[in-house]
Amino acid sequence: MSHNDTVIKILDAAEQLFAEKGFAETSLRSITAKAGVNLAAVNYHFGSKKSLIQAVFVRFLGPFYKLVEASLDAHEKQNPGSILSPEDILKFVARGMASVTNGDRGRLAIFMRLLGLAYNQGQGHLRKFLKTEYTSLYIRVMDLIAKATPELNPVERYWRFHFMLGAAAFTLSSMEHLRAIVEYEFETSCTEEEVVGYLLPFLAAGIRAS
Amino acid sequence: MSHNDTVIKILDAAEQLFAEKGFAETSLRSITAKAGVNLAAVNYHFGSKKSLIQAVFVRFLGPFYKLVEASLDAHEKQNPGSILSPEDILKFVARGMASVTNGDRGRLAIFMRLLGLAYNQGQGHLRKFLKTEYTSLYIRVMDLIAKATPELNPVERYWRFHFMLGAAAFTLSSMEHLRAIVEYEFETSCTEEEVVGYLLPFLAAGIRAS
DNA sequence: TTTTGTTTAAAACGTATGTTTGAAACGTAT
DNA sequence: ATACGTTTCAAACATACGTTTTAAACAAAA
Repeated sequence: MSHNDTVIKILDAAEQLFAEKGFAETSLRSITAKAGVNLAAVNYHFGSKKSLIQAVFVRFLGPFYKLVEASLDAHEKQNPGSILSPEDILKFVARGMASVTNGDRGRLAIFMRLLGLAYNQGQGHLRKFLKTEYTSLYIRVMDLIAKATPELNPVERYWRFHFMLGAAAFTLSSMEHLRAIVEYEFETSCTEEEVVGYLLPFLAAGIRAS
Repeated sequence: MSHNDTVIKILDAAEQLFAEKGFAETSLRSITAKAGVNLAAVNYHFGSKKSLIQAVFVRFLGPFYKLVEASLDAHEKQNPGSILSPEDILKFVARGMASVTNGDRGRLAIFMRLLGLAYNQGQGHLRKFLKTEYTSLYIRVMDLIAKATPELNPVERYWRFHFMLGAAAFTLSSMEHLRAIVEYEFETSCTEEEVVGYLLPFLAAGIRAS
C-alpha cells in the first residue's frame, strides 16, 4: 500500500529529526522533505503535528511496553513468587529496549532522546499521554524494585528510581556525542553494549546504596 | 541605571521562561512581556536571541564556576595533597550550586534545566560555548574523581561521571513536577535539600560501584 | 469503462516569530 | 538651557511555520 509507505516514511523521518533537534525545532517541512513526501501528507495522515509526535511515541513505546510485560510474565510463570535483584530488573528492561531498537544502531539513543524530551519538554500533553498510557508498566517495575529493596523508604526509593531514569536518559541520548569524545580522548572505541554494560552496575549500586 | 535594570529584568524573565518551556518554545515577546520591557530591548541590549541565551548561561555558570574553583583552592591550600572522597567532591559541587541559587528556591531546577537543555538540545553553539568556557573546571573535578577512584579504568570513569551528571540534571530539572507527584502519592512534602540529600549518596555509590 | 473513495500535489492562508527602523524620551555633561 | 549619547517605544518588515484548500492522480469496485 502506498498509504502505509508514506506514513512509515514520515514516522521514520520524524523520529530521527525529533531526536536530533527536539520537537519545536523540527518543522513539518523538514520532516516531509527528509521523508520525500508532500508537506500536506502529515496533516492528512496524522491530523496535526501534535498527533504525529504521539504517533512516533506509540511506535516506540508500544512494542517496548509489550515486550517487557511479556518477559516479566514469562519469568513470573516459571519462577512464581521469586524476588528479582536490582540487576535482574534492569536487565529485563534493558533487554526490552535492545529488542525494540534492534537492527538500527543508534535507535536506542533516539528512544532515550525522545523519552527525555517528553519528560522535560512540552506543555504537558506528552507527559500526560505517557502517564495515562504506560503507568501500568511503571507500577510493575516499581513494585519489583520495592521487593528488591525492602529496607528503603518509599520516598527515597521513588527518587532513586528517577535518578536511574535520568542517568540512563541523559547519557544514552547523548551517546553519539559522548562516544566521540571517548574516541578522541582515550583513543578507544566504545560500543553501545559496552556503555549499557557500564550503566547497569552504576544504577544497581546507586539504588542499593546504604 | 535604567540600562542595567532592563538587562536584569530581561535576564530574569528569560531564565525562568527558558527553564519552563525550553529555548525554541520561548518567544522574545513572552520574555519582554514578562519582563515588562519593550520587545526591541532584547535585540538592542543583547544583539540576538542566541546571545541572550548565552548571557543567561554566563550569569549562572560564571559565579558557580568561580565559587567551586575558589573553595577547591581553599581546601587544597589547607590540606595540600589530600585525597577527597567521592562524597566530598560532590559536596563541593553541591555547595557551589547552593550558593549560586541561594535565595531563590527553584533556581537549582532552572540551573539544571538549562544545563540539560544545553547538553541535549541546540545545534551545538551552546555546547561549544560550554566546552570552551568551562573545561578547566570539568578537568579539575574529573582529576579529583580520578584520585578518589584509582582502581577504575579511565573510560568507565568517564561514563560514570556522565551518569552522575545525567541523574542530577534530569531529576533536579524536573524537581517541581516530581515533588508534586511525591506529595500526591506519598502524602509527604519534600524539600530541595532532601532531594539533594537523596541524590548524593546515590551518585557516590554509583561511582564507586565495584 | 465508469464510478467512487482514497491518496498525493502545489499553492495559498493566516499567524507567530526574530529582527530592524525611526522617532520620541531620557539622563548627563557642558 | 542646550546639546549629545543612550535607551525606550510603537510600528513595520521579512520570514518560517502549521494548516487548509482545491485539483489532479490513483486504485479498486461496479
